[in-house]
Amino acid sequence: MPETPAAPDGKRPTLADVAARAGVSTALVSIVMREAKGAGAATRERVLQAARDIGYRPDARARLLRSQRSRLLGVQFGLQQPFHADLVEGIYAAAEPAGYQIALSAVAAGRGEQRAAETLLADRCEALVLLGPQAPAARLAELARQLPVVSVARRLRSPIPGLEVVRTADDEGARQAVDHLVGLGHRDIAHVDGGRAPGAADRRRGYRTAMNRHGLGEHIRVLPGGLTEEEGASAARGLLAARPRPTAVLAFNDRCATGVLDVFLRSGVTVPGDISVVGFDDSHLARLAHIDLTTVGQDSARLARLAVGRAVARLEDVARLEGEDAAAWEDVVAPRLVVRGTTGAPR
Amino acid sequence: MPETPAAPDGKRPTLADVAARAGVSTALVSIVMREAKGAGAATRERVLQAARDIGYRPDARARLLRSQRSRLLGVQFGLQQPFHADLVEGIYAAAEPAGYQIALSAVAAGRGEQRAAETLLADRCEALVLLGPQAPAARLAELARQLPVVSVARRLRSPIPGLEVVRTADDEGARQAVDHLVGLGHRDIAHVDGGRAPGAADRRRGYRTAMNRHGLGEHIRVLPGGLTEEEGASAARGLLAARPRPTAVLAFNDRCATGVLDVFLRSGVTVPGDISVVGFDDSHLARLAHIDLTTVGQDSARLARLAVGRAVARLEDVARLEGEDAAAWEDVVAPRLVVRGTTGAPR
DNA sequence: CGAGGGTGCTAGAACGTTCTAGTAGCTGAA
DNA sequence: TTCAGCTACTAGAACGTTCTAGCACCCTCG
Repeated sequence: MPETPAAPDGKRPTLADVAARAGVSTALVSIVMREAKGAGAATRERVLQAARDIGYRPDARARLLRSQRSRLLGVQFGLQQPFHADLVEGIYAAAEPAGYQIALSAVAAGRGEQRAAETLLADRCEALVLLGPQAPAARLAELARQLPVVSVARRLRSPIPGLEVVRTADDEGARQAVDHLVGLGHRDIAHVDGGRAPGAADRRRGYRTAMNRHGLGEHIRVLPGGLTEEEGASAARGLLAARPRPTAVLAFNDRCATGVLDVFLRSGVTVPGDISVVGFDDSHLARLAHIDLTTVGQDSARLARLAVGRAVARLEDVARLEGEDAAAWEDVVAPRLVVRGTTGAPR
Repeated sequence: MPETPAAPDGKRPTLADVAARAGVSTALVSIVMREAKGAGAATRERVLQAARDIGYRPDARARLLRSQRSRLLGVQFGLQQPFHADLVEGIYAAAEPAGYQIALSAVAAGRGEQRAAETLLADRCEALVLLGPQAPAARLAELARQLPVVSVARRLRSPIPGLEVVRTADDEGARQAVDHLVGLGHRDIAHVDGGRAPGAADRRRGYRTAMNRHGLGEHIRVLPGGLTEEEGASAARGLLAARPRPTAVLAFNDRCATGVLDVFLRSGVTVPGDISVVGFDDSHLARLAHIDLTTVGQDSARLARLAVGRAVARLEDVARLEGEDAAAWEDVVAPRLVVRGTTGAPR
């Protein structure tokens, strides 16, 4: 039977309540709760017991209010984006050992990025980690003027003071995919792109460059796509109608590739027999046995770790404020191709 | 060019800074910022201008600390569950007009429900909304003793004081699906279930009851499934091997149904020609043109609205603390069948 | 025996708000 | 004139923590 929370007057118990029960000062209770040094072993135990007895729980807001440092990292993410979920998971894991807490703020239908960032600022976060932000660079610059900001998976043309970037080498990923396909014997390789989505431009460029390098410039074919299954499917329908049909397709991401696959299957086009398909992200989707998608993997755990690392470094290491190494404003993580069952030699 | 945030000493501006600049007291600035009455029009404008000038932004923590009411709703959700994303979206939308803020806490790989709930409590939420909680009833009861708790999409065998439930009538949903299929002429209808997932037991029961009611008891066939594509796929492989093959399948949810569909397509079994498939949830997935899944829709917006409504009612309406209508501890929302392209008459 | 340096603890002032109880000035009625 | 009742405003005390001093004690060393 769990003990009754037992605040005498129905209010939530405070430091003072614990102090009174243990017969010590509030300051000492604070010391014990923070696991700071400066309390004797016996007293420490007595205080902890008292806290347990009355069901005391430190008030995070009051704590943050008082301490100069809030040790709070604000994370803005897209509620409907599975890849962001992976990143957030990694961020939780990375922030904890560094002694930071996470405040989440979602970007959703009726809730834009502006709004999401506002609430994080109001919550007194020390730094912001933005996942795939779509806001204009000027807006990011404005934020970066107020506190350290790390942008994940969104590339920026030029450095912005106070803003750092962590991203995957998207062009390199596209290159790996093309190399793989060419290695299998493919020549007519199409790309279903991601439009204006973060990373799309780089992947497009990487595809083009790689094709040219293999002397396949005349086979370059970019179809407008997007980040959802729907958009992949509609692009795939276009591909089926095209003559000659490509023998391989590189899709913008895994969801897009799934849409492509689905249309192919329904039309009796076998994969990889008739056409090979490559995705991007290595999300859970791709790993499912029945999809078994060859894809370019983004290392979400690594991206998360780097993002948190950068934010923390900016906060802790005051020295950097002066040295500010201009070259080190972005981390570019290498992608790695994961070969599964949707690619093979052309017939 | 946006104005410089311009805190003279590099710290974030406070009420006092605004007050000094506008030549009034901090209390008056507070009044203006809260849009409370008690300030003249001219002064109000002057204060607002001063606030804009120095880039003042109210400190949410300090505000919550002082005011007795925090007007903060804690929401615990599964980071990897798309349906929860829909619910959170609805919750944001419902909380705003009621004048409540949302604090998110994710359940993820290294972060259990216990942990997620702890941080919400520490953040001083006034009430908790738990999305599909898996914690044992005893744990929920313990939470409910401390503050109002609403459980969404998790049914409870018996009422727990302080805990309310908002859920879909899962059994009714399964019934609708079976009725639809029987109406089309199907008799041999299998069910790929969700194991111990929230709602799975009810859907199983609804399926069994409906089959019996149609005199199809001998055709009842429940295959162990789960909430992911993977599990749906593996159940589907089992179905293909079975003799006689069923002419229709009701899957636990849309993801599961997608897995079933995929295996069928790969094996040359046409849908709905050879076999009809029905999902559950009406998630984004089901609506995609190329999947076009007949499914039992859960009204996430409505569930969200009800959950927030209950939480708010508990907080605002003190009278209820006494009247406590025992009959009204749960809201059951009717599902509605959405007929799309994966169901048809059996051959 | 006194100086120096730990420990273990406490009083009281922050932190940035909101809230309570005012005060001052004006208007209008008795 | 006086007083009641408004409106516009302010001083100062909360809120629940952490932080800065500093006190009292016990060692150890010269």
